[in-house]
Amino acid sequence: MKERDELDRCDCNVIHEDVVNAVREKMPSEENLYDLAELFKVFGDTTRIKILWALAESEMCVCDIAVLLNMTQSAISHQLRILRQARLVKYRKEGKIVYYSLDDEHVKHIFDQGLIHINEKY
Amino acid sequence: MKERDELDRCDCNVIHEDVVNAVREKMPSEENLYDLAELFKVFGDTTRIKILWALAESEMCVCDIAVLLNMTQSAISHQLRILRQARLVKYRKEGKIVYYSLDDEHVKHIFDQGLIHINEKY
DNA sequence: TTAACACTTGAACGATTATTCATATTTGTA
DNA sequence: TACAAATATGAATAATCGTTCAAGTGTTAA
Repeated sequence: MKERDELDRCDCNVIHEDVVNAVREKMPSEENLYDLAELFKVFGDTTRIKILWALAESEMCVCDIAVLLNMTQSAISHQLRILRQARLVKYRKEGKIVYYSLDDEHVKHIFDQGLIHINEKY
Repeated sequence: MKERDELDRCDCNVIHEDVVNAVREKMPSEENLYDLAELFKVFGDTTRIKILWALAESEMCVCDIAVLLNMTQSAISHQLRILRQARLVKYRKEGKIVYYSLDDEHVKHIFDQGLIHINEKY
């Protein structure tokens, strides 16, 4: 049974079984919730937030970003890989130089929602 | 000098100094960027995402959440503390039982923006 | 007042992660 | 061809983080 399975792990009694069942039915798939957490995890680092914010302002090469943030080029490059994998940034090559920019407008919208929350509370 | 400071850390030459300076002027304060990253960090965990999603559906007590997510009540309680500190959830006590709910509507809006990004790309 | 229950909390452990360092790759140039 | 510049990458290290375990509150009920 489903219920018995859960009681193995949970060290307390079900208090509102009806609520639990109702919520369970409306929960998105495990995969969707995982993807969502993975996306926000990418936003959950100061360096990456700074990079995204900078790219929201202007296309920049790796070296520019490193100078702007006062960090090594290697550190920036590692973070850009993560941002690329999350499809948050895209790049174009021009000779030796690689220019990065935001992949879409979603980044700004996600920022906006985050800022609304931060600024509303004292 | 500002410039010399940065070159100490960055192991490459400034390529587009004008771009760097323009972006630097528009960057929000270090504190704002830090707060934003901290907020998204809270969203960057599957357990917390599940809790928030559940609470978006209905007010629930700690035990209910533990049963729903098939986790120990202690693990849930630890995560609820983080969500409380981020002002994402609030609670009310009724005897022994503590009921948690979303602190405001921002959570749903942040979810929505995240989902838009995930669902648009294949 | 004793016991049971709902929940919280602190310490410990294992896993994940950001940065550094050294090295590799690619491209332009002498 | 050899070299320097811009970027990428793999391994190592230190720090952070989620869960577990054990012990602690606080509340209800016997």
